[in-house]
Amino acid sequence: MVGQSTREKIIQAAMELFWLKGYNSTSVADLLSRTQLNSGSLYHVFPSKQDVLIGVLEAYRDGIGQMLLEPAWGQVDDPIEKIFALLAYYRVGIVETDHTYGCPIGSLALELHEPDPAVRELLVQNFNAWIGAVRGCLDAAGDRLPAGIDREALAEFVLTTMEGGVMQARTYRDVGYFDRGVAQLRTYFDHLQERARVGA
Amino acid sequence: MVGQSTREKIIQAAMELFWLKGYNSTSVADLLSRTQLNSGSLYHVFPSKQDVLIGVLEAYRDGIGQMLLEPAWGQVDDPIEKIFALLAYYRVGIVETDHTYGCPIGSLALELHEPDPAVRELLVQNFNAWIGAVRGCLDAAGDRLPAGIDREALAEFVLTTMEGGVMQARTYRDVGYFDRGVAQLRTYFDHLQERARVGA
DNA sequence: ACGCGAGTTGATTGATCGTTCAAACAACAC
DNA sequence: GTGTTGTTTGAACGATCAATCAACTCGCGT
Repeated sequence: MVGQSTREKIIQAAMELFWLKGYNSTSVADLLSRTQLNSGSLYHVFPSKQDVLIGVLEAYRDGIGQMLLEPAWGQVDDPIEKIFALLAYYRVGIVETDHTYGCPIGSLALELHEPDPAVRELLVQNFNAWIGAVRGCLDAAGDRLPAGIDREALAEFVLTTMEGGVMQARTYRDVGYFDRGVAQLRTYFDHLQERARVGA
Repeated sequence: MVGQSTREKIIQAAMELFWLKGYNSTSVADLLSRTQLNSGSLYHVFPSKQDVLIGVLEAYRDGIGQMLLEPAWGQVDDPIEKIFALLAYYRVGIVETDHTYGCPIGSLALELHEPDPAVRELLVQNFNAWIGAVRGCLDAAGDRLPAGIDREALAEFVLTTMEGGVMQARTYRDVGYFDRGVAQLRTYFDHLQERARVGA
């Protein structure tokens, strides 16, 4: 981690600060003091604050494997358990942040009310990557799920469960809200697998 | 609607602006120009901008019946259909706002990263009121749902489905994401009702 | 007519916002 | 040593932010 470029330093600081404080509440001055850089250096690399945001969203998109899936999945092999391992990984985030955790992408998606098209497109790409990863698990589950099922929609529903659970856990400062949501999803998955087994 | 008090004017404008632009991105100047008031009048009624937010959250909390439940439920009687009618009402919001709709409470819950205790408490009360309304429907559904089921958790899960669906529909600018989430929830409810019917 | 207090006016404050840019600096080529 | 190119410095800019307050208006009781 030696010889980190100016760009990398800023992206790294911005990922943390946008996550902790949000985009609007993070000032350029915050980024500068965190990175020990001067404003000129930042604006030499990024034309504007929004371009920092774009860099951050690209980093999340490109790093979903290394930053999220690999640590979440460890040595979990079963495709359906991978989905719940992913949710369990978010649970760790909630607990470790004293129940202030917010999904970095979800929070930005709700905070930015009139996002630039480039920003919105990157939010979409981030959601797509997440849904795609879950979708891959569902595909790998093969005939353990009912044949005619809409796997894409089910993957979206897993994202919904995560985002809704994170939002409530944070508002209530209580992981229980996340856990109970995941438990509902588990019941739903059990039902789907049972339906596939009896071939309904 | 004649003789509206200064306080009511501000709350009304703030409800709309916080919803459209978010709390941080709405300036006091925005509120003043919308209400045609001067800053002194606002600060005569509210000690600070945050107190306007508190007033807004109280208005949502106290108005959930008139503003949300009554219009959503119309003449729907069936308790389970009331739940889906509530979700259908949010769908109208999504479509009518050209897919930029965000739940006023959910958006604030994610935007405010270090909320004042009073603000957080009001977010909790708003979620409680919403969950409580759904919970009431589930209770009214009686033995159409499995006996041992955690109705509170199921009500929370309905909120999760709404918030997650709204977030995705807005990000993708596509109601389909909301619709498919609701469809998953419907499948889940069908399963629960079937389980209650056969008495599993 | 007069006084009183609730409510309003709007210019002004100091802080902070994102952004700029002339000047200085560093590394390499010739 | 001299020129060139890419990078960094940090004071400064205008805009905007939430908030203030002395002065003023106006309805009402007496």
